[in-house]
Amino acid sequence: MGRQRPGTPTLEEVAALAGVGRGTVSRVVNNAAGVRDSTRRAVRQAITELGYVPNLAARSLAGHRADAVALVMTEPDWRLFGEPFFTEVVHAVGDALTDTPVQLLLTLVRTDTERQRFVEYARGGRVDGVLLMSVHAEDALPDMLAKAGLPTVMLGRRSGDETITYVDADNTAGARGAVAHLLDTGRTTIGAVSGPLDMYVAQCRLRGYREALEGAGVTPASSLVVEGSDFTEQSGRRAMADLISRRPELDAVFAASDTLAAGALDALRAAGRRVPRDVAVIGFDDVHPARPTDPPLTTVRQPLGEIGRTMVRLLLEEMEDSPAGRRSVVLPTELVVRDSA
Amino acid sequence: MGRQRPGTPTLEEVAALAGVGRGTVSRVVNNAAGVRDSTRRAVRQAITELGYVPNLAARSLAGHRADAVALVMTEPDWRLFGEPFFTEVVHAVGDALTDTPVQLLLTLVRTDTERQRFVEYARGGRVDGVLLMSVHAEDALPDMLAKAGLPTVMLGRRSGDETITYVDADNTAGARGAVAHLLDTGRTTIGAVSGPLDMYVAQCRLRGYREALEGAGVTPASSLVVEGSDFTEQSGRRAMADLISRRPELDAVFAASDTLAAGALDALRAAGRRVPRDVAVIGFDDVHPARPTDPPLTTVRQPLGEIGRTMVRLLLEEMEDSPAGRRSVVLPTELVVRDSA
DNA sequence: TTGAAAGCGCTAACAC
DNA sequence: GTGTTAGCGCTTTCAA
Repeated sequence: MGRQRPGTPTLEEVAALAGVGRGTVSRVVNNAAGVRDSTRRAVRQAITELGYVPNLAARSLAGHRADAVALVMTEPDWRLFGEPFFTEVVHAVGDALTDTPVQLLLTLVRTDTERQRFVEYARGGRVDGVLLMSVHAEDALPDMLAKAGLPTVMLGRRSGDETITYVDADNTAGARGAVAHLLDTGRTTIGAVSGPLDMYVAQCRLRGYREALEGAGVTPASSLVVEGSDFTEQSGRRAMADLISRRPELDAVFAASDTLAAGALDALRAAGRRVPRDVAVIGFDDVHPARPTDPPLTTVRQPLGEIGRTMVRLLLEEMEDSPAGRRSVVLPTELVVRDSA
Repeated sequence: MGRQRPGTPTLEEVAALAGVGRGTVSRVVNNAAGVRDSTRRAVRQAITELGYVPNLAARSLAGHRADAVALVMTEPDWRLFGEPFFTEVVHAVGDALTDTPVQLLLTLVRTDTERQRFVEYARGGRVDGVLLMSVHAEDALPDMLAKAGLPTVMLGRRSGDETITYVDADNTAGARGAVAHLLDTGRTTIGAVSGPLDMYVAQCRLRGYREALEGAGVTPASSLVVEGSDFTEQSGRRAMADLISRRPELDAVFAASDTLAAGALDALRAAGRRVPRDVAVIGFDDVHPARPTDPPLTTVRQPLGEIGRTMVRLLLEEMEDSPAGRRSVVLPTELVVRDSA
């Protein structure tokens, strides 16, 4: 068992050495106002002399806060942990917390054992709030935390009527803009490689595709839409192969993720199509910065940095406020034109 | 501020409901022996009924331990955080901790502010021990932790007489084996693309190179060794270009990292050499699984999983034991032959 | 086997 | 301004 070495100086000892009361030392340590400057100096001196460091367990117990928040990655496939998507968010969250006294704790939750342990950790008061990344629709963790009354902010939504505070990209508008761009550049027969429609993000992106077509007076043909079974490149290849055989005349494709787009690209080439000349491809840029593709694709980019910062802002608000109304945020995406599609 | 919602049940309330004393509830919660089965059941019942979760701050304060360890990434270049090298270690550490009641906390330390905050967090008793990844020689963190008496285990060494417990790969032997392999396969003029020699890992790898040559009765020529200014591909390209111009007759190269090897490969090709036919290349496999190179290179692989598990073992030992003698570990590497070099 | 009680080191409310 | 004091909720003797 580790913990503070025995012999670690306490507030009391500092007070004794400085010749003041414990309350005063506490005020100095916490930079509270109402302490004479000379006293403050004397206390600081004693602190330095003794090498005093506050016992955080005692502080938590008495102060009812942990000064820490957890950023949880609930991902059975831990390899995704290394994706630029997540590192970018982690970075932004770290930055947003840098000027606060709040310690950021990253946590991996892969199994039910780990889920249980983390919930006890959080409910036990070791963190004041929780940020959730990569939440799957069927994950029990978000509701466990909500039920425990812990301030929680999610990256993305699980459904249209998400009950937990979230920060999401405007997937619908992003997809709509992408398809509108394709229409603007003269493409007429635009296919869609959708993600699995049991995921809300896939629903939104497909909706955006449809809305853009309808906005242009085109009725979206179901023969132009293929649903991938997941977001992998392989799904993209299969879906695209399917799409070409069904509608060989298509001249553009909207893919619901960068991985699906990469797969679609493979399939198009295998079918002898040139991209973007014969067929233009636009995909979402989920793991910004995007994996290099050749040719570079026009993408819909999520503002990951801002997403991370916003998550922190909402979390801090929830931590301070009384249970005010949830105010989730949906951030705009950006169309990054990289080809002459 | 968050923390346990007001109204969270306490040990005392559980005791009252179960009609027992607080001590008994504590014993049940901690699975301590010496409680009659019927009592235990009654207490469990009350715990469930109330939804009781122990307050971890109180437990820490009274029990002098946190039941948590930190895995710290001290890396100003946070992008490295996503490298397979680190995700592999994180994964192994997580696995090794899964059967313990210890919560793993990943922490990013990028700036001095964050360094200070983390030290206060750790010294404040929020973790029982610390695992350090990616330590730079001049980083103050390891010594700060050691001075505070916190059980600490490092991945790698900062120098030959490392004072902190560490787990390292046997870089010298790995390099020696790699070069011996080149000699065995008939190569005679073997160059070395070294890493920056102010880093201990680079020293070890170069020493292994020299030892292998000496073992074969060859005196290592200094004209065959080039020191990269860092471990980047660009350094590899420069160093290799230098090497070719100096010793155009070389037929093999030992690179001190996979990135240097990738750069060396570029330079060799640029010079019109075929790899591995004209020139065989062996590099260390630092970011296993290695980035795909074409052609696949023979590499020296570090046992990252075992490194992570060993770090946890040593840390748990240091946490339990009295300050017994440090017993660091150096693990063997594996030569992975992928070409016919 | 179990209950009672003494802290763990701090914050915050209240006196002076 | 500053000292004093009452807990925060738990673990851990020590008796019973």
